[in-house]
Amino acid sequence: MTRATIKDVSRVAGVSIKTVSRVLNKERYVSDDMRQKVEEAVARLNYHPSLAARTLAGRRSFQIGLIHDNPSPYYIFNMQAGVGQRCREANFRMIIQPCDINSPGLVDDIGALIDQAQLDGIIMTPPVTDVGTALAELFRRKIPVVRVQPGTDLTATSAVYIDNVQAADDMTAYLISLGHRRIGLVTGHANYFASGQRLTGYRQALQRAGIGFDAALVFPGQFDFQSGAAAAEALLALPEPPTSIFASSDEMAAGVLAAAHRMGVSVPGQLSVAGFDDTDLAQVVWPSLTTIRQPIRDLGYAAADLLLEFGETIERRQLPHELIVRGSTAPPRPMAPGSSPG
Amino acid sequence: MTRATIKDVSRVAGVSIKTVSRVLNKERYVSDDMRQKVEEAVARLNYHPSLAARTLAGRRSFQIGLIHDNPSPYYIFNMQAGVGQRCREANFRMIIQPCDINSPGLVDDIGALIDQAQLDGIIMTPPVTDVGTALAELFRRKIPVVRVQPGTDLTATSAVYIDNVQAADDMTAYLISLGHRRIGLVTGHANYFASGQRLTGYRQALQRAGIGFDAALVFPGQFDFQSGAAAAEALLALPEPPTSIFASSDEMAAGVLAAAHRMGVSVPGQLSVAGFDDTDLAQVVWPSLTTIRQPIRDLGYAAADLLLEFGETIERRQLPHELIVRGSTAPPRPMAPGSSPG
DNA sequence: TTGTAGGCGTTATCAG
DNA sequence: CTGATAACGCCTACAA
Repeated sequence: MTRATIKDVSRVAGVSIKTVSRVLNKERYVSDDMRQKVEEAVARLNYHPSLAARTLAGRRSFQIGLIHDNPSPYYIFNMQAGVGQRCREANFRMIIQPCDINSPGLVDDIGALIDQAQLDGIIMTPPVTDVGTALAELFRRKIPVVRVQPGTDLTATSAVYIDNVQAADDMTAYLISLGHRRIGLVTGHANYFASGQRLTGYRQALQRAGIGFDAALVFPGQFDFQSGAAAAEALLALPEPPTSIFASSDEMAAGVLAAAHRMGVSVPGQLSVAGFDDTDLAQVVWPSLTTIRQPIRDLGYAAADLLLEFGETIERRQLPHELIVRGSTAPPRPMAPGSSPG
Repeated sequence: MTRATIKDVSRVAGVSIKTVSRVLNKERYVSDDMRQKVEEAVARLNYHPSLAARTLAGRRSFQIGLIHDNPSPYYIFNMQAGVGQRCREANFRMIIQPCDINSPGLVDDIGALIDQAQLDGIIMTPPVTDVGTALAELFRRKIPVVRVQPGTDLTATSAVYIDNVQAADDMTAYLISLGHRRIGLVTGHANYFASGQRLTGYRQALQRAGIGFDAALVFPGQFDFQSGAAAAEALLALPEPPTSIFASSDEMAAGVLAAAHRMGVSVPGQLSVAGFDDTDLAQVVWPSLTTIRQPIRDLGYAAADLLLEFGETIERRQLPHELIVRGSTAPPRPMAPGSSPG
């Protein structure tokens, strides 16, 4: 019992191979009569066309690649879920390719992937999106590319993104509206342009509110729990500690919470903590964390849509973000600007 | 500038196509002289063989499938990382196929995947591992299968697993050694055999310690945060609440922690909480949670090894688990059996 | 140890 | 609208 081929189908249906192919590929110029015969035969034989043969003979492979160098399981999972869903609907296959942006073999790896699998398109997530040599390789091969949240060469490829500057501005403005004047910021990993964008939004909101920027309140993080905790320890040990800390990711926000707890600082009584949800993590484990919700899965949908519908055409799509206030929204007790919490 | 083919390589190297093929496939009977010429040509042309052509002409596709219906990002991420790593080393491609075990199309979807991509093998994770109809389809196609933590038909396919019974026993015994006599258990989702196995281990340890089993202390969960919190609320509201709660997953343990906190029960002063780490989540966000560490990534390595090295041969491999006590290990203050915490 | 012929299952081209 | 036939790039058999 070997697999059914297009030949078997044509025999059973009593038509030529080419006609079967036409039906399969939804080409025009097929009579309903023929179409029906073919469809019956396909169903009866439980026939599935060989992707390998299709790829070899045709111009398309029905496969796209998702290239990432991102250590966050939640990010990757949601990205895959979004892109994968669209691929399934379009009868495409998604090939996952993790990579290492510091590896000297990066460009070769990407080239090999495209060559071997004859990919029809590529989706990239930060920070690979901003590696010039990798981008150059893709351009050389003239393969359609959609980048998620690219930081550089914004007009070079199709892209999907949210407005990080505005999102960080929103959160900062919200904290200011609660009465905060000294707001700490834990920035993200330097590899990610989003980190700088969020810093910009933070400064922007401060300036609009007439609050001076204090570099001492900005602490570098790496997007992970540890660095969030370290940042909070440093910030809370300042002579004039912040009354609120805005972490550029939720894992760091969790670190801030843990450190505050360890140091006996009550949240939100003495300290308000805010995060930036790349990951849906807050929904799962910190249901009370106020956060910017960035719809990673939606970014995946949008990226796949751009790739599958528009192909070579360069297209751009911005998605909305949401400021989500979860759990207690009670502001910390009001305090005079510059005073430290009790 | 079109892609290089094997023909181009043979021309540049000045040898026959077949000789190139031999070198590429590491066959014997090639002189070093030829080999070197070919390798040079390959490098110079930056040649990568077409997977489609290889698959079509040969017997193998160099692709394996990873089939899962599992909502845990951390589990999936680590599984993919493990399997993906091995695939890369062996020059195989990994195709991810999420599925829905309740979908009527499940069997057809799996069949279509195997047919279309001509997969060389399949790795499955729970709970798809235990869907009889899906397994039957795989057997019918005689495709090599490795299952991770299968609950049924244990000898039907290759498999990798940890001893869930022993792991739960270890944790329960540890809690008993701290002085606990009333230990709550939050079980896992009924779809997963591991849930039942962990219950068995729990009962086993109780019995060995001469502690009677109290069904009121066992509460059903779904492996997620919400059900962990709900379980803790119910357990802590008992007339004689437990002094310790063992949750069958770390997400549920987090829920337990959150509920305890909300109810004003101090941890670990009045309540010890333990988890079961399917997900590495504890490492990231609850560095102080005591947990059973289950090496998901290692399970991925082992599963891929079995598939790639042994193929059709049925092979079984058990991996060790670890009881990890993180953060404060101070036992809750000792109390008479049956007494409730202050 | 090396080379030649044929075919894998599909799509593209070009006649009917 | 439908049908022959030649690719597609590689591997398997067989021959030298």
